[in-house]
Amino acid sequence: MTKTPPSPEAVAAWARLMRVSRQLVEKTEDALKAEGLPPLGWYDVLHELAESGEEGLRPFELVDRVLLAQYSVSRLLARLEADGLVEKLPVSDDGRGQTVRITPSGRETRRRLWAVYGKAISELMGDKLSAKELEMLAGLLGRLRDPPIME
Amino acid sequence: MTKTPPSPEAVAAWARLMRVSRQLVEKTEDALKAEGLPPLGWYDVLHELAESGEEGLRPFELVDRVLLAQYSVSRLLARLEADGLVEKLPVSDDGRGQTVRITPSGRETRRRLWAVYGKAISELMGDKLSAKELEMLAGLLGRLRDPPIME
DNA sequence: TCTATATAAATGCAAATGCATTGAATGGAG
DNA sequence: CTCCATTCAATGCATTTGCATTTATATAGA
Repeated sequence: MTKTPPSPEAVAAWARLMRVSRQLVEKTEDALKAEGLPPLGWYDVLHELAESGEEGLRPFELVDRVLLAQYSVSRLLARLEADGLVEKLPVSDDGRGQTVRITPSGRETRRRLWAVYGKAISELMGDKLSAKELEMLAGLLGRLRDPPIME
Repeated sequence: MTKTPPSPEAVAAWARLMRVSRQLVEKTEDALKAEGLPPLGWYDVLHELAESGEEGLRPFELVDRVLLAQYSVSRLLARLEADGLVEKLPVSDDGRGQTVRITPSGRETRRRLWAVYGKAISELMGDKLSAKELEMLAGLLGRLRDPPIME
């Protein structure tokens, strides 16, 4: 248990991290909205589902991957389903569960989201730092992760 | 206008940044909740008001500083006022505006928030990286800021 | 001065979120 | 087999957010 107050360096890095991450998200969301596209959260889910292929994923697997609360995923999937971007299939060996699979329309939406999202990443990160610096940044952030990544 | 897709390094750094920043916020919010304290956003506002001293700040000045929407600040201030943590004073030379000042109770709440918040920063940032690394992290993040900081 | 435009702050309404709980099904202990 | 604790997913309700608009005042222009 840490008793001493945080070092000035820690506070400065924290403040930067908080401010920058919010700025980046906000700008990206703005870019998506400007194109009439759904929010960032939709991309994450569609991405995971696209990666998982035809088998799809169980909602609880999605919860682990996208770092959202169970009820958030439940409702997000309901919206995605209402929009025809995913479909829910009963799963044979577990009557409680379902498998969620991305639809062709979902893949198309993901593609369009990526066109904007990827561009935002290029402009907001890729263009600002060199490859070496980006790796260094990722490395430092990895050490803050839970669990930490020691490269 | 960037046409090419983002580099793998940029995507990796972006993903880390998004994930880590959300984890850190979530853990900090959890710690505050566990102590029965209000959310992080309250700290930011109370902090700015504490810094501004007895003169207080106009709501629109707060909007610039805390990176929130105008209506968010308006409502947050209403809650802070309802809790007696700030007070709103009419401002003589502009009938539209008001000046918001932190109350003694607000200073006390800020202090209690900081006890938990500062501890979180120590544990989640300060303890994970050296001072040199923290400075490097802040430096890299500064280049992503808008406007960028070139140290 | 009178009018138009701009700025400060609040608010109505719809949508999203957080929290706790529920319904449904499973799996293990006895 | 029966019962109970556990897991998967959805939902009711209160709070918060986002968006657009409103109210009120201030400032600039004709």
